[in-house]
Amino acid sequence: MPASVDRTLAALADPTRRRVVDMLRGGPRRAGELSEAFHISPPALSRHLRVLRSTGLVSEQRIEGDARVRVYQLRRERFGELSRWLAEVESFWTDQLSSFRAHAERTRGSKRS
Amino acid sequence: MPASVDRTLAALADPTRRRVVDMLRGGPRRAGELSEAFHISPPALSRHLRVLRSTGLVSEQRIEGDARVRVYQLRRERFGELSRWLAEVESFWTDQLSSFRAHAERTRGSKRS
DNA sequence: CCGATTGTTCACCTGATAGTTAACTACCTC
DNA sequence: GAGGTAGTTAACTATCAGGTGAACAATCGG
Repeated sequence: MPASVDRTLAALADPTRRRVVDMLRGGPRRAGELSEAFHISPPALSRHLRVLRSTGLVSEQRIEGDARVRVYQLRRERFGELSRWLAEVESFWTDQLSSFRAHAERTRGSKRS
Repeated sequence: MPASVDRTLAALADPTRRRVVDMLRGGPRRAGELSEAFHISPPALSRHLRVLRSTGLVSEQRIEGDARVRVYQLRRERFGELSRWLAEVESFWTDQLSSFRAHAERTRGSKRS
């Protein structure tokens, strides 16, 4: 399991951050929009965004026209890595060898290998 | 986002539990085997297994021949649900409409909708 | 400039959680 | 049934993460 997947799962462990991700699925959002939508204080949200950014799940962008505003959007890479790890786990059921091993373990009683 | 995905991610947030999952990919294991492998006390591991079980990520089985032993193995459902949620998130990049929205948001400057 | 806006960093508090040892339950073995 | 084994529950501790309000930095607008 890649270390980045560990960090990704840790980042997604928090409900607020998951809601941020879900909301960003609708397109980029400003920091303020998010803290408003979740009834959470700006500092709290700012730290969540920091975590998401440092994990690579979102990216921050300044916009033209107002340098105060920061817009966040989803980044693809980490989700892809997590997907691949999940697919590996799920191969437990689809992979012939894994299935065989599992069945063997399941039926051979208490003997250790 | 289904509530069960929330609980799944929370369960996978802990590094020890992720290692348990990775280890169970090799087939069912006894509780003792796991606590030994991770150099963790049996009580600590027992609680992790409890969490994984209550979340539905693993199942417990008694074996024939020795009623003291409990064997744990991965269950499929929660991983599937998580997979589906992830696929939804990733549709952000593959879905035409999402891509369009994202691009529109990205290029329209500071205007709120 | 001066006040309002946007967002972050700081200092602090509180609640949750993972780890430990000790005690308990259930079971096997002799 | 006495002793050992497998595992869980209980009680406690300590660390950590998330929430808040206050102060700060940068920018916009009159």
